[in-house]
Amino acid sequence: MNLKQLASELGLSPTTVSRALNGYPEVSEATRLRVAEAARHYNYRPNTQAKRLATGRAMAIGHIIPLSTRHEIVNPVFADFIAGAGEVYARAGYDMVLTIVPDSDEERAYREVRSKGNVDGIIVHGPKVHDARLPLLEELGLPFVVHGRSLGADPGYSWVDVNNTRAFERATSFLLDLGHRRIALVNGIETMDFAARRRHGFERALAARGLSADPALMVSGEMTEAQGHDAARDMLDLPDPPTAFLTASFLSAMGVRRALWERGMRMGRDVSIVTHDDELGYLRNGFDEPIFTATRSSVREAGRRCAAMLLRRIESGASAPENDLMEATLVVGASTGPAPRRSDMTD
Amino acid sequence: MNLKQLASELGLSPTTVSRALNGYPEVSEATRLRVAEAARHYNYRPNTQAKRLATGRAMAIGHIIPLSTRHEIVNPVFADFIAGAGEVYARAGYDMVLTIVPDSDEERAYREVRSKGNVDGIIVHGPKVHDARLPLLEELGLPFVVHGRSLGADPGYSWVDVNNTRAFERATSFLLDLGHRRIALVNGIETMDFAARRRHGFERALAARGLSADPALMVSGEMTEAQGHDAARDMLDLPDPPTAFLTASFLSAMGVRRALWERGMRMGRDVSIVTHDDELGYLRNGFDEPIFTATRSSVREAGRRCAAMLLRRIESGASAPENDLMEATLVVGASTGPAPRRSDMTD
DNA sequence: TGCAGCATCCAAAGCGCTTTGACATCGAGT
DNA sequence: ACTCGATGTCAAAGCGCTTTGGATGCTGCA
Repeated sequence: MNLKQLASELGLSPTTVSRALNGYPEVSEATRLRVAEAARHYNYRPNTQAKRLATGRAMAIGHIIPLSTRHEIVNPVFADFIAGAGEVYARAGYDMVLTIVPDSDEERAYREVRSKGNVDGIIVHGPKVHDARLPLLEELGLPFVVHGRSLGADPGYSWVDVNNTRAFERATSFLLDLGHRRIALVNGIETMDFAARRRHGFERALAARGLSADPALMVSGEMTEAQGHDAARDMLDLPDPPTAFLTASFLSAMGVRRALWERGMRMGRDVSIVTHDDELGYLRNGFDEPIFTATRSSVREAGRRCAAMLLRRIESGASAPENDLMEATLVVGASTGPAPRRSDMTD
Repeated sequence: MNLKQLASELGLSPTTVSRALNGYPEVSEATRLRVAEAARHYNYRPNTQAKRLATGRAMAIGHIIPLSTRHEIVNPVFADFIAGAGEVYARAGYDMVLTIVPDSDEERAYREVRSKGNVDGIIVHGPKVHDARLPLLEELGLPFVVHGRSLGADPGYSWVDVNNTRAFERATSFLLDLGHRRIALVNGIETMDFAARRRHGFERALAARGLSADPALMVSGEMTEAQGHDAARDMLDLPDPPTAFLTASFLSAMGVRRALWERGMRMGRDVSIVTHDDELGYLRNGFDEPIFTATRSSVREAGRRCAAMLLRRIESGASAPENDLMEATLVVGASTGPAPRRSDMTD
């Protein structure tokens, strides 16, 4: 059933039917109702392609997911982010089109998306420090919103981000307040903007107390359980081991916990852990009481906000950049406690 | 730059240019080269919407992701699956459009996708036992391939699935061979087809040795770390606790491991664990030696195969269903060992 | 009564592509 | 010399919608 058929069925012109369905004023309320009724009855749905061609609007948002050719890892936060964004698109009648792109030919992918014209805007995932995609997108003139930011990039773009610097600064201060002085940072890959900021926050909090970060207590890498485990295992073997760990993800924190167990140490007493928690559906940080003390920020909510911001910009034609800085909350769980005094260690 | 402009630039008709670019035979090799050259030079890219309208093909595949309203969990295997499918689509020039649908109005979503006509086919995710979507899709006449199967559904559909029954049957036999008799099953939600089959495999292996499953040793639920932990904690408190666990995911297995640690038991000696491993990028089961003995099957590969099968069917117009049953491999890691004899428990 | 003004509706022209059917041109076959 | 089949090209008709620019009939007011 297409528009022409529906129209002839109703004894009306396609023009009128189209207008009735799209809420234009130049159609009487009576016929509008009649049309709506018939549309429902015949289960009429305008053909998307035709609509798109006629209006010039794709009614779709692109998500370009970089797939690192070196790491061979799909970012696990991705699924939750998409779920959040998807909600918003569904309500607004937009489609979500995904493109998985090996980071080797990202530029080609963006240019192609642009010239094929099958999306009205895109969400940029996983921005790096000095990310080359931002100037490219600016040049292409396609509306976009970045999930995250890019240190060193011209700041004239729109983004939604967690205040990573502040989150890790607060987490570090929290540990310092508990008396910890040897604090390890198990970070994400520091070419990624979020990881770089977290490190800044960490170092800033230390500096504020006249301390400086010990390079032996900082690692940067893929945020997996194995990473957390291996890092903790090595660091705990140092002559002057850390009494606390700051990790970038729930999985890393679980890895650190395993390393503690392996040497019979108790989390929260012998060694403290604070992690960042993206509140992923399948990686809940406990229920009543959090397992880990954490800086918490919902990645799904970030997805919603990114999507909403992009749609707003597209529909209003806005050009002035918009920003949304989400503060993480610091929730205290069972993984932190006062730094053990030397004497505690031996009793 | 659109087709008409390009054509006039070349002094040719749109017809000829279109044919040249799409590899039709009725155009001389000379002009074909000339056109290709000009297209490259002007960076011409045919407008997707127009092409779609003209050809009646959307050049896009839909993925409808059910979002359980009760569990509020996005299936974590999803990201890897998508990455695999995305590879295939990219090579074939198809888009991937995602729709996240609360399971409350799935039917509406499928009908809408059908009548909007913005995809040429869809991939069905997370089939349940007696899944109502399959007859619906059959009725709608939209090509589809299921990732998984549906027990009790009319078998005339196409699917790609892991042999879950066989995998869990083998894993159970493996534990039985090691002398284990009290084996626990920490399963996924058993309304999901894959979980139902795994349970069948488990029970079948026991039955083959004249044993039967103890209901107290079987749980079914969301496959999270907490689930594994809580199940193991409770079961190990039973008067006749299990000596081995069979879990449905890497995360569940990690939870079981935590419960072991908490009571000072050693994995692989006091209690054995076998898990299913979907080979997710961010949940690697060790590197040189697997952490857990596991039935292993790549979900990303499944994504590739689903996508390839669907494209093949769409382009060939095939109607006879196609199936692909992937066998999981049983890899032995450090989490399994012979069942402790009673005396072992006390020395 | 005549006419401006409004409320409704419609015909037709796109949107940018593919594809059908026709039309030149030319060399080969008779 | 004439026909015929390739070969290469094009004009024009869609695909299913939106949107512009009228038409038509009716109301209200001078």
